[in-house]
Amino acid sequence: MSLLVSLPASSLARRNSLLAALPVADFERLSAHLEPFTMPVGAILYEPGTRLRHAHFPTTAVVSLHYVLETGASAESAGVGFEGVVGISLFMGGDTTASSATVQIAGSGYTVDALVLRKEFAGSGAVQRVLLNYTQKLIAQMTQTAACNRHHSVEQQICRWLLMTLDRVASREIVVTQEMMAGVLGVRRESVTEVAGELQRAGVISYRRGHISVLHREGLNSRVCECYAAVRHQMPRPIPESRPHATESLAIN
Amino acid sequence: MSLLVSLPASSLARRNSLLAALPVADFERLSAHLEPFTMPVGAILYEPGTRLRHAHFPTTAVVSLHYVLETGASAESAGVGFEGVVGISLFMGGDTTASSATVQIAGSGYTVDALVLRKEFAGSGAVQRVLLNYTQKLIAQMTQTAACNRHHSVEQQICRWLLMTLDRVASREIVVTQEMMAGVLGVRRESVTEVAGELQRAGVISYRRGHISVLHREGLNSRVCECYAAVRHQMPRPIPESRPHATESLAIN
DNA sequence: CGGGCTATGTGTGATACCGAACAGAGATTT
DNA sequence: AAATCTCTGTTCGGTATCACACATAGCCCG
Repeated sequence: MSLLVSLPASSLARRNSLLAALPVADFERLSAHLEPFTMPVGAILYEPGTRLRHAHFPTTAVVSLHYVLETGASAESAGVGFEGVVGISLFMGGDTTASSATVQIAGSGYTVDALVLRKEFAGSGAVQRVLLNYTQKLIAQMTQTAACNRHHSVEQQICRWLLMTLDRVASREIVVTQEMMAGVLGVRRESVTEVAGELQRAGVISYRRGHISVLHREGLNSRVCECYAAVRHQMPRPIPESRPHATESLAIN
Repeated sequence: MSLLVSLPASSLARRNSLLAALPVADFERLSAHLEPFTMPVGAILYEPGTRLRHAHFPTTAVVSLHYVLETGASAESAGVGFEGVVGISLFMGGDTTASSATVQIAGSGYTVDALVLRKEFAGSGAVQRVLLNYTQKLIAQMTQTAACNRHHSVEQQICRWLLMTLDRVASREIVVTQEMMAGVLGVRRESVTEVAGELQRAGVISYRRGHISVLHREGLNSRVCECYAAVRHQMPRPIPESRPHATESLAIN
């Protein structure tokens, strides 16, 4: 960790797994075009119909890809954190999408211009391999989420979302309101309140306005559905927590 | 139509939209490796954990991509017909997937060896463009399906599935049992029976064991959710019906 | 420090969907 | 033609989730 600080700033970009997976030469070429960004909760990275001008490689931010229905209801198809990139349609072909991407957890990352990324994608086999490989994992995550939506309870889904988010934020506190969680999962806010209350009573989490702390990760593990483990297998090793607890390090499988 | 018959057999492969979208040179090169196949209902094109050895380009068959949960319950993430290809993970990177692909509607198509497809993908910009562009559409379809799963009624989903399948089979009769539909949509068979009964009473469809005939396409249109139209926009023009009806040709938006 | 905004808590029906069990009807085989 | 299998019809009760409505409480900001 202390090593990172002494390296050039752009090396922080390697906290994004995709950028980290690039061969040195490719990374160096690309890093000249990386712009650091920080995004507040709720920021919209893209909306349906708009033309994408940038791709975003999160490091600490977490972004939600979701589809908004005519009624205003929505459902997340996948989340993107340090393990991925937002804006795959840039290199996949279309330059617009039907879904939206909004910031779920405030944080930072790196932005790259659409044209630059397209060029890199076309010009380097390694860049292409890394990006396509990620896209494949994203698809798997979407499939899993769809099945989970259909068959699992709200409690299970909330546990899954908490665990997946934990793995992306390197902390045991998540800054999110119950209302936002409801929106992401496509359920009623009241359902979230109810489940959150139960989890708190059980000592698994504790929360206050807009903040959820996971006290007992194992408690989430025992309530979550299979979907978490399935998606987790394809993720890079989660960022270690800043202050690990004995119970939690055991909890990881 | 009559023209097609007089062309070399492999030209029938162009009934698959992706193959049809290839430049002549690429198609000719690839078509040397295309093997015709016919698949019965229920045939498994791939299962989780198995290594893919072929990609499948359907022409008249329809394949369902779905995820099977531990309980045996499943949910479709997308369907693939003449507009697509089964086995995208071949060129996307991993050579296995977590989901399954099974034949929903019996029919034919063309198979190509995994290695050949990978080589073509790497060697031709056009092949790559066509395949990635399709993958992008597939992702959009998955996202839509996830949202639909979450928010729309069983009736709406059944109507969506019928319409999407109609667009892929070039006929107004679909050979499928209610039990299969239930499996695909991840709902109970009884729910399908109930909806099917209502639709039949309303004169929209008529069915007998394992066969559903759509009598009034407009009836489906009026019951379906927005998700059908959204996915439809990204599809190539549906195969025209063999015997079009006045009401139906008007019904298409 | 008090006003106002936003997040959370709680209750009361309504209902869509589920789970299981079983009867009848249509196909297919012998 | 009988036996068998599979698909479809129907019932019952149970429950998770929804839709709406309103009370309370934490937080921010002037």
